[in-house]
Amino acid sequence: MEKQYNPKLVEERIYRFWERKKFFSPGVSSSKKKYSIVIPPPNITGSLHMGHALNAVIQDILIRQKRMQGFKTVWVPGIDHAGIATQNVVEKQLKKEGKTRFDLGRKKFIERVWEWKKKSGNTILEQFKKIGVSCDWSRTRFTMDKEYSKAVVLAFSHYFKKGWIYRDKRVVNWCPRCKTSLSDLEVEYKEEKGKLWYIRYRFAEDTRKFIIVATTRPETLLGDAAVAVNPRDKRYKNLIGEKVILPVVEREIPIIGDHLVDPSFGTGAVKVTPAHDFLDYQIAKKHNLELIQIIDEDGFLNKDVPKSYQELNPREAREKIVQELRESGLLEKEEDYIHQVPVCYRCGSLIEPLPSEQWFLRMTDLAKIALEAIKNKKVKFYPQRWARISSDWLKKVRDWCISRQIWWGHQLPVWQCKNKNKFFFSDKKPSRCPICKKCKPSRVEDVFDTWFSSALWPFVAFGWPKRTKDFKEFYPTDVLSTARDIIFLWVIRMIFSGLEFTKKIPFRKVIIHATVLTKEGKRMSKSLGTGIDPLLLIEKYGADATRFGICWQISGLQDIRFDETKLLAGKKFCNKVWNASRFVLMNLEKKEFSLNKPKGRTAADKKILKELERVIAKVDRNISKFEFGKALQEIYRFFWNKFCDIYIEKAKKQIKNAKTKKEVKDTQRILIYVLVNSLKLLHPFIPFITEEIYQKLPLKNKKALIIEKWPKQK
RNA sequence: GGGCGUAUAGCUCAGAUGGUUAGAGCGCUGCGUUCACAUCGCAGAGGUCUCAGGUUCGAAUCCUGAUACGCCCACCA
Repeated sequence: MEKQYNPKLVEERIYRFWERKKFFSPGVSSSKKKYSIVIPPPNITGSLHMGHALNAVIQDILIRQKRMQGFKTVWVPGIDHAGIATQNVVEKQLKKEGKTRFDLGRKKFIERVWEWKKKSGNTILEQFKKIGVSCDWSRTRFTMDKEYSKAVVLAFSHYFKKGWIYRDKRVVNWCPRCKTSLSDLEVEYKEEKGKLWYIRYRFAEDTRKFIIVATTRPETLLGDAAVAVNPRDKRYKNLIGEKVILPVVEREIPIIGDHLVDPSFGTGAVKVTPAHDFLDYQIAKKHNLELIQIIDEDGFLNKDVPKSYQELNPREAREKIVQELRESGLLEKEEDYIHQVPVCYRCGSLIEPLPSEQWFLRMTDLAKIALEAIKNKKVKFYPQRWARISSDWLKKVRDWCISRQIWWGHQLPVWQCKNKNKFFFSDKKPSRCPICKKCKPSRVEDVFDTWFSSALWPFVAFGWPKRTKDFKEFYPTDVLSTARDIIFLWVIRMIFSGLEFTKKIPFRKVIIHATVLTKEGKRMSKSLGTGIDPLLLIEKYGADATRFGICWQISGLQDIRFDETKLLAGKKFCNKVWNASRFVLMNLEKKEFSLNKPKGRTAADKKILKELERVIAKVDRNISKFEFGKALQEIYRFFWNKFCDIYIEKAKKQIKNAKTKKEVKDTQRILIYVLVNSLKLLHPFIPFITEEIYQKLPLKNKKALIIEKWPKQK
């Protein structure tokens, strides 16, 4: 053995050894006890970041421990097609060639995405291997592969038949860059310094009088349908029913009363732009106001505004309109105002709320069953508080807009009769229209929200809708580990999808792990340049040390301010383990040892054996509570302080002063026994080095540490 | 506007059910290399546990309030 541990000489070889021997397959156990996990499928466009690394380590620790405990384990990996994200990547490539997706057309564009997928789609999975995850790669799934797509269609048809799918024209979040609608959860808010403009709307009857409204978006005034006040507002109550003149366009609009108006904001009177604001849309519906769309899907003002405003973007229109108001004396005042502007979570462009025909999934019943499962603890959250937060969200959830106007994804299996303008479901191209029996129906162009397919992941990953052997054996899964930012987007939707389609919860426990922040407490993000690439860390410290360092920092609910010195500690620890093993090896004669528990002759022997018992118990307890940092720290302390510092030093003397050969052998037996058991406890945390050492030890019936028996407490 | 989380050594964090000198890693200081490991060993310095009240024989730990930082949700235009 070398004097120093060198991960570069070990990791790749050991990983290949595990793969070759198929140790990641459930086949290594014939037990009836099952343990399964599905990986949160990373985006196909992604590359490994700290969040992935942390999550991978958590799941790998669990799977490895259960595997050693004799469970029939499987950890299913996969990748998500990530509709918008992927489409954006390929569109950017096209842009370099001076083309847009529309130049290629839908069919060619999708081919192009598949090409891209073929080339770089598996990068992230290869990166996962570098940290040593023991996924069963033979079961890798992709959310767009053939079988998966069938499952998506089936899921949709199920909802469709239940009457939970409907089409509606609503104001939706629209990204003019991606040219698609987004769900509420896909919108992010960015703080922006803006202005609050106070605008005079003159009365039709007496143009010397006016009512003042405050707005942050004066340009939308071109689409105003009313001015609204709170009917309980004494200042304005008696004005309800009056008519005012919309500035610039000189159109007459009514003053209406609605409780949704907050009298304490601005002047208490608001302009109502039904087509470009969610609240206004609601008000307009109640009052039967006209929907005047002034901004188009490409984000520019359309033909329904005065000529001089046509084809401006909203920002330009805003400046122009403020200028015009100022000149005509209709601008009362302007104030600085900091507000949250909505942006697309994929491309960062400003979201433009606008009316659009979209497909929705009714949430009423689905929310109910999910709520029930959480309430009855069929699904348990760790930390617990996420259960309540999830329930609160479900109680208020709105119907899910499941259609997107992009091309990359599962196209809706819905067709339109041209004659009767009706829609129907069909899983293949209909030869004849079932409605009018005449026309050639055309397929709806929209694709599903990516999360619609991800919501089916835990059971489709095992073969659903087919009742495969895997599905019967491994579903429901035991644990789902993920980040908190996709609880609503993904976790909850898996819960109700699982219940709806399989009548079972998809996982018994949900681990919401800490978020990895920079040392300064900032979010790690690629765009801010604050991320740390785990692959570089692996390069620098080795995979085990990286896992050690990450794991050491996981505890309780605390977010992690990433501390690289912990990886250094991990590297040192690996070296310590290496050298302690080297010492033990050097002191053994060339014979085979059994792993039966020795009795121990001296007080030191007995003490270390007892301490080992104790640490086994602690590690078991902490892993079962998902307290991975604590578990690791317990072994660390035992191994370094108790075993190396105290026992090995004692053992040197015991060997030196031994009176008989048996006494020497007794000490050797303790050394190797404690060492092997330590390696077992350490294996889920630092798998490579422990396997490498194990392979060097002279043991009877030796196979591989990864499938060795987990130490049992007495 | 509502909700949640965190505040302990220079840095990153542990400190169930309140109880003797508050711990770890990294860093720092001193000494030590034929004896597994200098990626090491031994010894050591370093904390009014954010602040203010309260409960208690006793509080880092429980209660109330304040402050700071961070996160989530929301139709304040």
